[in-house]
Amino acid sequence: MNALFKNIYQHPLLSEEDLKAIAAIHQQVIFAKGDTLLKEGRVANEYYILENGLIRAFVHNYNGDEITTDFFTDNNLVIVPTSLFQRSPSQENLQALTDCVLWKVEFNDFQQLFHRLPGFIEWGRLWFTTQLFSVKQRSLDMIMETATNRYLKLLQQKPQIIQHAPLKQIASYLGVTDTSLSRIRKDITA
Amino acid sequence: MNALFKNIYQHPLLSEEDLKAIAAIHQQVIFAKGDTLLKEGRVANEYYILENGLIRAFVHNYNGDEITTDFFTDNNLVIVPTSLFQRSPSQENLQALTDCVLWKVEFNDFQQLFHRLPGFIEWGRLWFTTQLFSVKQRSLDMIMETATNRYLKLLQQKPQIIQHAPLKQIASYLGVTDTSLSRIRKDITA
DNA sequence: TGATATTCTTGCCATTTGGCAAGTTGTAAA
DNA sequence: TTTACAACTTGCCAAATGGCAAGAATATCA
Repeated sequence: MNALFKNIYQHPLLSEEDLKAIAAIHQQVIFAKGDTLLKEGRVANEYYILENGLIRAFVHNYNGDEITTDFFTDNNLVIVPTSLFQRSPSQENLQALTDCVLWKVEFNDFQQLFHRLPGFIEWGRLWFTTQLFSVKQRSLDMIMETATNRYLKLLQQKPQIIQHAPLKQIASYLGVTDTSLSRIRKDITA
Repeated sequence: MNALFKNIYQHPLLSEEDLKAIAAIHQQVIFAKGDTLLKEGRVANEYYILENGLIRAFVHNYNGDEITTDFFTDNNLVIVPTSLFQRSPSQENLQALTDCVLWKVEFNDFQQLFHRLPGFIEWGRLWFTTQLFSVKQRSLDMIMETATNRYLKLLQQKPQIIQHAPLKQIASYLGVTDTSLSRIRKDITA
């Protein structure tokens, strides 16, 4: 458990003692495959650290179809920042694709500790910076990479997805139809 | 000038006094059309508030072609967060598309004040939250919207772009070729 | 195990977008 | 004003992707 937190909350300004205080606001929770962690329309009041499992975020488009916006794997921070920090209804849903072991952090507990530890603040800013970068990279990939390359990249980064996420969910994440992704897979194997 | 800062640094926890202190770390700078504010490979040591003008961010792809990643207009915060906060070389370039009036903030000045004012910290987190949301929205638009709709949306949000950014730059931002965007424009007018 | 629903693949064809090249328009400097 | 260069448009055809529907494979649950 300590290794998990040390891995996530890495920052030069965070001491051992700080880490202990941070670890103390985490509480283990279990979700079963198919469970919903956050439903659109509700205000998120917590974030999670995913110790083990696979989770996806999705929204609905005009037709009511689901569009997968993110996949979370081991050691990822599972969060809907807009809802948690603006205290506003979430547009995104969080759903467990496998049984999951997570560590939950309540907003109030986080908020208090956050403002007490300058290192925590710095860590948070770096976390946002990293997030921003990777989301921008995703936009860039949509522009610069072919659908096939986007798929290969995703495989490399999160291979677990293949085993647990149905093709349709992966396809919507990559911005192609399930039909196209099926053909892409065929071409790759050939 | 005060109105500009009040508009940008809006947060319930920021008092008049706080705002004065924040305003004090800003210094006016002028850039001429075509000037480079930040060149790829360099470490950003400042961010800007754009009082007046148009700026774009771009990267280079494998072929050396420019891909526009962002447009900044009046009242926008012009920043490359990864470079500024991770103190790492920027992959992005910042270029003035028109003459620009900006207010520069040096990293060190920002950093000191940031940690002194809890309201500033909260403001910063909300700023990141908003950014994350809009960048995610951009990815979603790449998936859910047609090229034509993406163009119409951009027009609505930043109409200044049309007058000052050449078609090729807008096209790469939208993820289409300049040929296609030219046809899209034609279809819209018809 | 058997029945049912979901997931995945594939063929056919339509639509969208790209690539290239020629020509036109617009702009800026000599 | 002339020249040169960049910006934009357009025609022709190729490539990528989508839409639909049928069928095969797989998962799920009583």
